[in-house]
Amino acid sequence: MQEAPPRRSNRERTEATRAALLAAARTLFVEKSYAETGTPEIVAAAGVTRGALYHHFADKQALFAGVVEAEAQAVAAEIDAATAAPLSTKQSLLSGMDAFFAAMAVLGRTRLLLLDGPAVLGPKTLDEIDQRHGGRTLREGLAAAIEAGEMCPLPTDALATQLSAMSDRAALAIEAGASAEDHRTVIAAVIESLFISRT
Amino acid sequence: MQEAPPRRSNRERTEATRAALLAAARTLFVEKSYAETGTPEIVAAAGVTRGALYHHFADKQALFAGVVEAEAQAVAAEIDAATAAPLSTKQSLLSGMDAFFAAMAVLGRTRLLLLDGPAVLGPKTLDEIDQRHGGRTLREGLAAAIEAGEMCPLPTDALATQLSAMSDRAALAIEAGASAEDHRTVIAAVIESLFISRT
DNA sequence: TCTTGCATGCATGCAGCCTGTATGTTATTC
DNA sequence: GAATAACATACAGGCTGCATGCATGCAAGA
Repeated sequence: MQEAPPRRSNRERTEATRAALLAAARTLFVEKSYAETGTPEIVAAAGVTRGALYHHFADKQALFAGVVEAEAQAVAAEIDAATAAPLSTKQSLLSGMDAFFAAMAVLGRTRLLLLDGPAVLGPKTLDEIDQRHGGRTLREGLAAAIEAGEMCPLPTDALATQLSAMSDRAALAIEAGASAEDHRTVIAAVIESLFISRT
Repeated sequence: MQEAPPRRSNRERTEATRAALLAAARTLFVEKSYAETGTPEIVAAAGVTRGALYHHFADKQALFAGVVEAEAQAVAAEIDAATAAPLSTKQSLLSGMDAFFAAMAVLGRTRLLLLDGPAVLGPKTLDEIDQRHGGRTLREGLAAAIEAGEMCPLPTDALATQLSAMSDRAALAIEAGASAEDHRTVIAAVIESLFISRT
């Protein structure tokens, strides 16, 4: 009984090992952290050797970037799904925020995207990753709302950055045990106050 | 001509080496990063040996914690100075924000306090450090303002956390080249809107 | 279709570096 | 002068990145 050689094509092999490495790395980077996870441990969990790792990724940091990129894409997809329905700008913002909180509640996402991500890859790179996956949506929505006169005229880029910052910190605080409802209330109040009150 | 042995007391020696280590470490942690700075490099810059380092600090992370603590204290002191004058709550918030931006403009503070700090020490530890150095001021001010009926009644802790998050992200964005004025405008608008408008 | 040359995927071993500790030595302090 | 603190040095273990070597898949021509 010899193990039948799987006879996989090169494409299949590459895809399989890359996926195994990304999955194993994600698990370990979350359980411990980027710094405290060694490549020997990762490849052991993935069932490959370090040679395979360094064949597919330039270095440990590139592997981490792959993990972060996938995670950012998943979060963006959940938000897009929640804001796809034709809602008012305000409702869209609130729905997007809730979807963001739900997405960030997945184990490890705060560490990957909000702690280790910025420190390891730099805020610049991480911003680019975010922008690549529908991070534009927020800014464009705000710009449209301001253009339409629904919102106070404020610098769009700064406003988008600040709303994003609030959501990020709320996700961290919630994971640390803070009241999700309280943070939702505060952010909702800020959003509410930015819209021009039609008296 | 022999170098006269300085005949320093133990207290002086300890203080001098600790200061030299903290200063050298700060410089290098800022130029490069925590992860990419090795202890051999630090002790060389400080003019001591690794033995001295591990005598005064439990490990590299403890040394980093010392650097961060000093930096947080310096920032808190600048903010306290700016908000010492008896101002209205709103004016105090705005002055504190400006003082925070000015303090965070010092080279390396964003990296130490906002990037490497949370990743290396954990957000929990960093929060404790912040709270230890007048981080309470903000929350207490907000609570008083709400109590006095000047501000919308919102969860105090969450509100303080969110205002802090906005300031932090603004500091990062400004260092990355964003318009300081735009971010100041946005945060000021949010603060303004939180106060009950006396019509 | 077969085979032959090449590229791709991967395994292994090595060199260099870094961290933390243990042990030894010198300078203070009591 | 004994004990303790401050430091120096040496060592063990581990990790990263690379270079080399091998085997398999692939492509092109006879």
